[in-house]
Amino acid sequence: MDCTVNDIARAAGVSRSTVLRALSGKPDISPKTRARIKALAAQMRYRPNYIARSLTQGKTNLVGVIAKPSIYYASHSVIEAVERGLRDGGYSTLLFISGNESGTDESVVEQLMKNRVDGVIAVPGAMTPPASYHQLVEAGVKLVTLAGLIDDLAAPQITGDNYKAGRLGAAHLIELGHRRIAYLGIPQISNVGRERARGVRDAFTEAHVPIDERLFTEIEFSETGAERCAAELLASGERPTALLVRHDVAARGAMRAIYAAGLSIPEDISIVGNGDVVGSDMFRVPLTTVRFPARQMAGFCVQTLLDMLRGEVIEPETTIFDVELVVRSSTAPPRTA
Amino acid sequence: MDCTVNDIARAAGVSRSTVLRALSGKPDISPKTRARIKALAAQMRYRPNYIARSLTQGKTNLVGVIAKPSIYYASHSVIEAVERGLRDGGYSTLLFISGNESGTDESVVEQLMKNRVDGVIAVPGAMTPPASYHQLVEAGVKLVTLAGLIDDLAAPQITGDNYKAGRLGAAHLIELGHRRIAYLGIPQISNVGRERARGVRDAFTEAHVPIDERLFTEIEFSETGAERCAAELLASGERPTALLVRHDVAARGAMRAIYAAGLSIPEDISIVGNGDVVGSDMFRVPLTTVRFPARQMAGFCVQTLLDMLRGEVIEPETTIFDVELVVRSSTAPPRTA
DNA sequence: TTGAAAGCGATACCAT
DNA sequence: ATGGTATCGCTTTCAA
Repeated sequence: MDCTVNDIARAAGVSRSTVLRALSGKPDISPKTRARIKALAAQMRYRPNYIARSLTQGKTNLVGVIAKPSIYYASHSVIEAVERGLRDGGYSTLLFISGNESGTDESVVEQLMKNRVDGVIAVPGAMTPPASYHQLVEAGVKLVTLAGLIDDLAAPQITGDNYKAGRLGAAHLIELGHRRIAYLGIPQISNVGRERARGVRDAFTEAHVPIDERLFTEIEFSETGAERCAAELLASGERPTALLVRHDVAARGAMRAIYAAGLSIPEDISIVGNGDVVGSDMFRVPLTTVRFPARQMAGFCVQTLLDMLRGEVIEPETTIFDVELVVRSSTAPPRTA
Repeated sequence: MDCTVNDIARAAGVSRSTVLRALSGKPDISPKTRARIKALAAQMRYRPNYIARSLTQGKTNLVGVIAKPSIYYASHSVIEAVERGLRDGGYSTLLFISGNESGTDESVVEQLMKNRVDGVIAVPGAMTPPASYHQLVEAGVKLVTLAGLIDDLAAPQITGDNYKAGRLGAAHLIELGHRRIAYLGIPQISNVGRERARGVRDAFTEAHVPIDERLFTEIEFSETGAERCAAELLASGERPTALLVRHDVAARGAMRAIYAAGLSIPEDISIVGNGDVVGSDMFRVPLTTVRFPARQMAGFCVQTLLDMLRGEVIEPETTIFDVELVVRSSTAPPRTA
């Protein structure tokens, strides 16, 4: 069905080598034959078989991208930026979306290695088992992580300042006068979750606000998960006056629970998100959130990987991007204050 | 760096063939040698090279997915569903995101063919040039389109009922008493754009509402594009009392323009979206929209492709999924009524 | 039950 | 300037 160099060689009455020279633009060939063969190749609709090429070159020009389901701040717009950057750099994107089901990351990494990808960009989640990623590095696959940190990984890692994010959100609420603040956070088995929580706790401690551990929860990463958790929190005896939510989209889920409970934002309850996702300024109530420079992070991540792929030796350092508080309408002083 | 069958054969003191038989679970091998070789392979961390395998089998187990930038209703959650379905079916996803820049689709298709993908799922946009897709089909690549129609394409196509979508939205506004309705639509060079517009016009005609062609616009597919267009419309002399927008996310952009103009929804102006994207119930004002069953469409699309890949002969028919109006708070009778 | 050899399509190197 | 040949890792077919 497809036409190969052999077909062209036969049709042109020359050897494979000659065809190759003509097509690859190498020297040592007469302009005449080159032109003739090029024309012939175009006419026969020749398309180099990248698979075969990969085999000889030991290089597939494939980069695996392991992303999270839609809700991450490193979600579609990030995938978009990554894909675009990789394509411009001459690579194709082999995409895998790995949720929270256990075993997915392992099998995805396995799949990537069997496909002999040259590099990998991974967005690790709170539940991501580190083992597979260490394995990738050991196998010599160039790896850069984005928006998540895997401990002791010998690879460049790009992330936002999660400590500051936690701190900023909490400090903002405290400053408004809130004392009963619920934290719907990232599980602390992950580095990101720990940093976030640490920032929150530090803000509380410095302001001498006691921490009610019952309000310090960890939620799964889904809009509905946040909705459920918020609903429980609201139904419980002493209702918090503010919610600090791990992510804007999760905050949207929490908003649903708040409205379902007949409460209003920010009059009855304040809410702070994380990520400053596209559209969170147009949420039911414009969301106060912490902005992570997602596109820049994605761009930097791709550039780093492309550099590594180009053979440059990049130190496996963690790059932390600064974050900033974006105050909108979902936060206000508590009723009592 | 990687271990091959040859390495194992050498280490085990047997031939390549034997190793292969052991690993591929074929008969004609003594249980003892099989066990021995399997253990050895595991120990040596053998991973079959899919690239090499593809070359011999003439089958890459790769499916190209051509998607649109983040805003489409066939966006991340759809990519997610598609990737998952393909993975479960034994295929890996080669992702390309093709925006409106001319030439992208062509080069993407070219890229896919060079990578010898077994199949393609394409989400065509209004600007997608049909030629490349016809070429794919001719080259024998299995193709299914999703959420968009390419004329005269010999491939199964999955789409929502765009005629009905246009009709439903327009009829709803007319019923509320609106007469000056602006249409921020999909360009009619595409089938989808034509169908949508036809539905809208039919609704107007049947209700004997005259159509003001100056309000019948075509917008590019972006949130900011919609914002700009809405801003112009609002600044013009006779302001429309309602907006019919091509997509929920574009509607969100339009909302920005409306608020920037100091107007309120739905008191000053009603707005209808399309897609019922996740979160449009939590927009600044919960959005009235037309729901497209995006996940089901994606699932059906993947199943169809997998069937074709399995060798089944599927008729190149267009499957149209039903849509429904979801009335929320962004629409109300006009002020004057 | 096991081994040997040809080939997939492209590349690199050596020979002419 | 052009042709020949080995090779990449695996699969398939045929021979022992």
